[in-house]
Amino acid sequence: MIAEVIVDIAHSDVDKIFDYNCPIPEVTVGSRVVVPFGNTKTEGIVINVKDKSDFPAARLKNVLRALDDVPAVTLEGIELMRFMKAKYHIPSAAILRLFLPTEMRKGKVKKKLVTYVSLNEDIPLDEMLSSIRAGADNQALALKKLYDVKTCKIADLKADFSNSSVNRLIEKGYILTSERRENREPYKNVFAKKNDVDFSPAQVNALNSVHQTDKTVTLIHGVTGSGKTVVYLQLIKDVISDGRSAIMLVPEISLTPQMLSQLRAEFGEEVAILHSCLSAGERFDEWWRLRSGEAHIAVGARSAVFAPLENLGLIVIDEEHDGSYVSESSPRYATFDIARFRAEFNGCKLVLGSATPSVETYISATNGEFNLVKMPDRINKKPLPEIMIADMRKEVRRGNNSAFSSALTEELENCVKSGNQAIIFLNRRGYSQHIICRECGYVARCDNCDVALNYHSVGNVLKCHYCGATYKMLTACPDCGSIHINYVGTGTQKVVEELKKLLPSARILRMDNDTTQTKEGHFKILLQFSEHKADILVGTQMIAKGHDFPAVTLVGILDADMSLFFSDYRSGERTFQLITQVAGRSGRADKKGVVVLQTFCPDNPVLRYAVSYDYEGFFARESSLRKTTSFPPFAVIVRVMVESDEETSGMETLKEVYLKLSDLYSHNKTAFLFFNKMRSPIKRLKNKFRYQVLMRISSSRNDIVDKVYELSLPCSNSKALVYVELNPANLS
DNA sequence: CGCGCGCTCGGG
DNA sequence: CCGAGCGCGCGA
Repeated sequence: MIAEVIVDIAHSDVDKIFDYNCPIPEVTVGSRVVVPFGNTKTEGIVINVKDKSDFPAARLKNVLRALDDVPAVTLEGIELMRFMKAKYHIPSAAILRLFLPTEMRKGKVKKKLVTYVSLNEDIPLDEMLSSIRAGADNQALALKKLYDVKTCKIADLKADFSNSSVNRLIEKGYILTSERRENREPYKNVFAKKNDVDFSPAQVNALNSVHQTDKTVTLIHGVTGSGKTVVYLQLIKDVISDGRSAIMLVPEISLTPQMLSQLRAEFGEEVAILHSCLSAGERFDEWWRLRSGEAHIAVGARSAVFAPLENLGLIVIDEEHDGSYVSESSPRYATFDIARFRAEFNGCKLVLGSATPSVETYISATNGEFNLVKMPDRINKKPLPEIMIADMRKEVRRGNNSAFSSALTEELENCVKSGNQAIIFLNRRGYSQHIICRECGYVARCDNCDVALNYHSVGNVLKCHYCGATYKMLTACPDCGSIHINYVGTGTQKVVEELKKLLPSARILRMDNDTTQTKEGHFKILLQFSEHKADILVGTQMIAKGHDFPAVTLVGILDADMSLFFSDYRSGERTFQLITQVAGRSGRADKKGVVVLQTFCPDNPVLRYAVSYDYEGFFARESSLRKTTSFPPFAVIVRVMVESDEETSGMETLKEVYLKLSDLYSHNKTAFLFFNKMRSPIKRLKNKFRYQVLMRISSSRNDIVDKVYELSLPCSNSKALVYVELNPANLS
């Protein structure tokens, strides 16, 4: 038998199929094997078996051994690898690595063995007890305990009766040890909490719609609190009772114990968690529980879309719009693409859920490509919290230079006085460097692209990240003449200090990257807040999603504009999503909620739509904007990056790339909406020189995008790295 | 990716 | 003439 093997070396030079002679009959498609490679051994995955090789038989080497009893990669996985290779041009080995827990490679983690102890039954208990010398009470007690419980973990026995006593008994041969395999259980302490299931008409409608549609993808567009989770749970229940399996994806940060406890309550041991928070061993065990068919439901963030489940019946992507579903660094992939492939491969449904779907998704949902279900009302018919706009221009004119408007100050006082809680949200997405007039709200924009310009302190200029145009830094606002045109938002720490002065008696918690270095830091702060050990929580992005604080009646959004003018074609969408999401934290239980949104541009249409919760209105405007300006999904933004340690070799490689792409461009001018080479907006990042060729290509010309990959990637060399990004999240 | 081959350069 | 250094291509 001949095995086609992909060796576990993620490098384009060895990104090919190697034939090996395979004397091991157990080896099949998907098996992990060890093979001789060059003058070393390496791990690899068998992607095909056949009778005969085109390669000279004399030069074929043998597969040395198989690494697992069961093929680690499924047949579907192999097909998915081919799909991803064609779509993303990633080396096969890099794709296969996504399918396996990293711990599995080079045998880093083993199945966990736990040592158990039991009495030696060949010796009567009395004899053992009488032979123990007087005073060694622990030994006697340990024997009696073991006589009662028959067997227990050695660690427990040692904890109760001291290490040395137990060791002594083992030496004497009175107690025997044995090893058992055991699964590590993450989130063991998450208690099962069963919810009453009482479907609302909207939920019943959503369930029926998913079941009845002949389309693969369904978008559930439901406002926060409309009860989407209950729908997901029921859908999962349906496929499980049908003997199939399911994947439930949640955004990176919102994998809260809340969602887990609901799944655990419903499905118990059927659920496996795949998440970066888990220890290596836990992840390894959870992965095997899925692969072996012990568990049928995978829950996790982005990478859980690769869960090794067979016979998939459903994939759910909750909070579909969330940025964490797109991988930003190599290997770059979009979770949705993978999920859709798997759904089609398995003939099952893919359900997307969001209160604020991404524009791309909603276009597909309204043009008939996806099935669309709306859940427009909150489950308890409670109104969404009222959003008030605080015009910061007026505050500045009035001489208020603090971070808090008078409206927010007043609401904060009321809120704390009445014993409720408040959240202060700082909008810090990356750091936007736009120029805004603090008196009239004017924002500097590019003449060609209509996106906000970015301020660059080097050279004191304004730059457009989409076309590279450079403008002189303004000294005064061209609209109103004010000189207050540079605006930098305040940090969490400064906000906390101001708050303390404003409300000396309030208990304040801060949550940002500084205060949450550890993974539990997150939960600790959120737990403290939910137990009402503080009145006000101040934080950035990370407090925006997925947490339910019933006592919160006020949300303050400082600098709502910060994300509005981020140099990204999605900045409007991101801002709308953020505001909706943060506002949803207010008034979740029986108390009415209020939101105060502070901005220098109260007339901005995105903000206006957000305060009235008008997604449809926002969408109509945004999608027509994308169409007229040729931004995704009507075009694809392609950026070829060249990164190098040295300036000259970077330049040389850029020239080489540019030459090849120019040729492609000149022969296919109609497919290109924009084409230019330039220095990357941030010339040096992490000590690398960066250059780029930026393009916008008509979305119907995937063939051209493929050509860009094919022409650019081979330009990579030892001095300079070349990679391609599609619709990059930021252009710095 | 990691190795070895072979070419080249420099020192003696 | 020989040894060290690096670039290139191979690996089944």
